[in-house]
Amino acid sequence: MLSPAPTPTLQVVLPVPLPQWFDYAPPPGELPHAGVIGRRLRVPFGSRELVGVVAGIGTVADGATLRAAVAWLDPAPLLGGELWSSLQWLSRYTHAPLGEVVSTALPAPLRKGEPVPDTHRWGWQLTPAGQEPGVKLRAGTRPHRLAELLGNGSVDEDLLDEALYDWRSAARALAKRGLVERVALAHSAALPSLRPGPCPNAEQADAIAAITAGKGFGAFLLDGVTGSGKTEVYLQAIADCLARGRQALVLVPEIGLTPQTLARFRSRLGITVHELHSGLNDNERARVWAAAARGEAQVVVGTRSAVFTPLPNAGLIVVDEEHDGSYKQQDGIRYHARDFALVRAKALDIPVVLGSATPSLESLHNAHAGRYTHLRLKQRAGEARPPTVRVLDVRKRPLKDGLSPEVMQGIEQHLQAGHQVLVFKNRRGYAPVLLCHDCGWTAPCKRCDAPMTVHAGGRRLQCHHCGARQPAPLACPDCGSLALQPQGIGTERLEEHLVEAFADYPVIRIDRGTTNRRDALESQLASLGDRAGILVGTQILAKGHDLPKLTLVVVVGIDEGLFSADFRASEKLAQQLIQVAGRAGRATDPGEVWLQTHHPGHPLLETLVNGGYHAFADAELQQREAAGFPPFAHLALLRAEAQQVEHANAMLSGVRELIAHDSPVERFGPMPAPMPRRAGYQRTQLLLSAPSRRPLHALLDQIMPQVYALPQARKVRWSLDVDPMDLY
DNA sequence: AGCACGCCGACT
DNA sequence: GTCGGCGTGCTC
Repeated sequence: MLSPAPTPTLQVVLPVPLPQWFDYAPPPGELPHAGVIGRRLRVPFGSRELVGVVAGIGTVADGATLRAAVAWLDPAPLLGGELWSSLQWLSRYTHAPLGEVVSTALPAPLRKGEPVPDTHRWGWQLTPAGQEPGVKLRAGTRPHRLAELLGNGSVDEDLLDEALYDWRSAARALAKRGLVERVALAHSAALPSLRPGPCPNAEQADAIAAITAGKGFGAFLLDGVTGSGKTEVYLQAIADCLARGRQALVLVPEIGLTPQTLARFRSRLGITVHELHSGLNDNERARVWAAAARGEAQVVVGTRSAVFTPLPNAGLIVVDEEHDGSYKQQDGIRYHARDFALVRAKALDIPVVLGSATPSLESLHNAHAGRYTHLRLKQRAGEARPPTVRVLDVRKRPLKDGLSPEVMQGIEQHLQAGHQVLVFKNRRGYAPVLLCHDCGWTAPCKRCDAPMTVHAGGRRLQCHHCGARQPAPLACPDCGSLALQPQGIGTERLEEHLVEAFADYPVIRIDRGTTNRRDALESQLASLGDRAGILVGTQILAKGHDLPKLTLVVVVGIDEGLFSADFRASEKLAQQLIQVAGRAGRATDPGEVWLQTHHPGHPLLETLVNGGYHAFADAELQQREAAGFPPFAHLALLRAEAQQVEHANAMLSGVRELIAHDSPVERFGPMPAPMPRRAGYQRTQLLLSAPSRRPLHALLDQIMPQVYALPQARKVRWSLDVDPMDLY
């Protein structure tokens, strides 16, 4: 018998939560060859059509049953080289299907099958009519200045942004008169016109030398106190990278990408700095992606997802504020951008710099173990000196809306001296609970196991977990009493109190409630300017902007954070305290930090205040080791949620049964999540823990295919989180 | 994840 | 008599 000739097939990964590829016959009229790997194509999938990526070539004995791909979308591979292999690594590490990893890595238009966009830049130039000597524009007006700027030929829009405020309306007006026009500019490999920065101090110089001296891969933990000039180190390392003709990628936390920082990068590096952040629309993101893929974008600065930027000519990766929680994606593919940056740098054989004033315990541990080169910057650059810290014991002190008389006095003194004060409280809203003074009832969220937060001065209730809103009840639903009182302190309540107490000074509240739009923070801070005044807010205030007039930081009510069950709570609290303290006294005026607490003797506070962040970190690392928590253990958390708990538990029990009884991986659960009900869903979890990565991943490799196939999985929403940040 | 197929309640 | 509820099964 003749067996049928083997048919070549395309192994295609698709954006579906299935841990496999799908085999297709090539589109009509083409035979597959190795050059198709990484190309996108459109394929039939059930009754619909999807965009997939070829991950391999295979053969199948009987070609009759294969469906054929519809058409190629790329003439050449969209994904290849280091990015492609790193994405495959990420898929293996997170145990997420490659198709889903690819789809989170690609900008939306490319994911949907759009062609790779053009990346030429736009500029403006004078039309022949505009060059006529007779053209009269009133001197000093914006149109006149614009025409002047364009006098020597076309100018890039980015440069116009920097040179002339609101040039666009001027350009529109002139275009209407036929004097100027928009033109596509050819890409020129613009040589950076580096502008020299301040002379680095000895510590900075050593750090720069270490980063730029190395050949190939090297991981550097740039561990520098606030104001020690980490950015200057980044800039010089990037400048060195550009001088070698290579690309640099800079990752920043979600709220860390300030126009101030960007302007500093642009002016120092003298080239276009491409930014990637949540404020960009899909097409703009795709353009930056394409510009990087073509090697045109020389510096890309972006938040978490920028870690997927293709870098065909990479020279350096910087992860600023590497401890920041926003680098970990909390839904979908749960990747950690900092960790993935490390993997990419290794694969690209380039240096990676992790910078922070408060490094994560993981990174410190890696530095201690010699896996990272530890670069310390212990001195504040320039004239700035470290703030003095004072712990205020408020036990038995009369508090008014959470503020002690001493604090009020202190605020007044700093205001009278013409300075600014920051009041930090990590709780937005008016008060965290609404309490019935007669029977003890507290307003709960109907869909979550959490109290509702009081907002709008006590008139509204809001759930910070599911977003539910309702008017506050007038009487207690349980006992009918009218004695309902907001209990506890939030930023709104502090604001109200401070506005009343310091009526002559501006009080500006900044938290996620007031600062949703991009640049809102910017304009709010601008409205304060250099005037004496008060900023009230949550941790959104802890970083970014330089506030030279700020001399007093008051931290109110950190006590909740001292006793949290989450194993990372202490670390987060210590980082927050240090970060917010770093806001004080960045210029010549000395800064003060006051911590108002009912637990002045708490070991965390004592260690932090007396020994600083590193003393805290050493102590905390010892505790983590004793308790068997990361970085001394490696965790994976399976979460399941369903309308009925039984379904969630059945799923996780099913997973647990897949694990051999003598497995070296410890399992805890299924057990209820710390918040067992959220947005109407019952949530349970199964925690896996092992002293090293290898057995944990070996186990996951073995069970995950079966987990996907578990019949109980159908009734629940489930996810796997490798290296979870919180056990929530 | 979608989407179709498939068997049971209130409606033109 | 049908429109449509969402249970379960499948996608090369």
